[in-house]
Amino acid sequence: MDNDISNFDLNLLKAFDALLDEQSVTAAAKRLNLTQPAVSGMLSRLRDHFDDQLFIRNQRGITPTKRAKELSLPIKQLLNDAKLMMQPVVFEPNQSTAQFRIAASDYAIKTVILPLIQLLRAQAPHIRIAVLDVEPDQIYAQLETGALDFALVTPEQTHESLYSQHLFEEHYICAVHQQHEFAQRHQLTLADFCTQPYVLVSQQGDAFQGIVDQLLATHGLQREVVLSLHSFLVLPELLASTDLFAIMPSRLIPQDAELKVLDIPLAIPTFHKCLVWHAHTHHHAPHQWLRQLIGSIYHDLAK
DNA sequence: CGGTTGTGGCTTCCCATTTA
DNA sequence: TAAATGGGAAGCCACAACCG
Repeated sequence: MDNDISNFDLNLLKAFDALLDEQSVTAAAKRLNLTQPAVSGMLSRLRDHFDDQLFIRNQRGITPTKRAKELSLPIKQLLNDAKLMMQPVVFEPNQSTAQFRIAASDYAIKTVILPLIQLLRAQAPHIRIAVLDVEPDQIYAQLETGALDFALVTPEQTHESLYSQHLFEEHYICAVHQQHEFAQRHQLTLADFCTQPYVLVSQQGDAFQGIVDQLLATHGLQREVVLSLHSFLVLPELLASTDLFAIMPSRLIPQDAELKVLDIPLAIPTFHKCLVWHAHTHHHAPHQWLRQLIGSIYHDLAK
């Protein structure tokens, strides 16, 4: 008996199973879509491997030996398991207890994770989401090692070998408390904007200049930034309770906020948000389902 | 050095025939 | 009547030789 599975043709197990069921080499061959000699040859190899006659020839076909009867159950089980393994994985969101790790900025938490959680509570209440900080230099390694499942980033932060799905394009607006004297005006000049105190959100947290200041400089202008934050979290509340202005992504303005949105007389570039993931999760059913769900948040809104 | 091609050995198949 | 066997064909794979 050869114990080395690397030298064993697993197709022989299918032949064994057919021989056992049909108790005839000819009938087994018909079932396997092979010729009788081919199945006879397979039986010969099975006999060599198991060091047993397995099937004894009789008047009307073949009779399994004691050893063949012992092997029948484990081989049937093995073939059944293999059959199940080959079937496409059916993912049932409402039963799933899957866990996903997503890297997201506080902006992405507000714009993507928040609506995502609302959908998950209705469709997949047992799925768990862990939101982690975005570390742009580490994203590829984190996705490759499985430390992250997804990252919500801008196209500039992704890696060419990662899969990417575009979610939406975002533009900047200027926001101020709705009782501010400027909030009543219809038209504001660039000079008007430069006379106001600003709060700026910067990833560094201690920067008082950003893309807006660079654009103002090209017009020979500058503004006064009196507060620099590293997070958008308290920005709406801050604007509603002070005289500060902020230039911020449009999706961060709450519906019920006491804020006035003003047009900016300055061409600030828009930015894009996308979902990225690694190839090793690309065909994984739960990942596919969650990607489709995240994609639907903005795809459905665009309809 | 890497890619392509030719060759030989091995395995598995089928057809024809023999054997139980 | 059905299984086993012999001979030949086809396909696959490893390896060596060749080429750019």
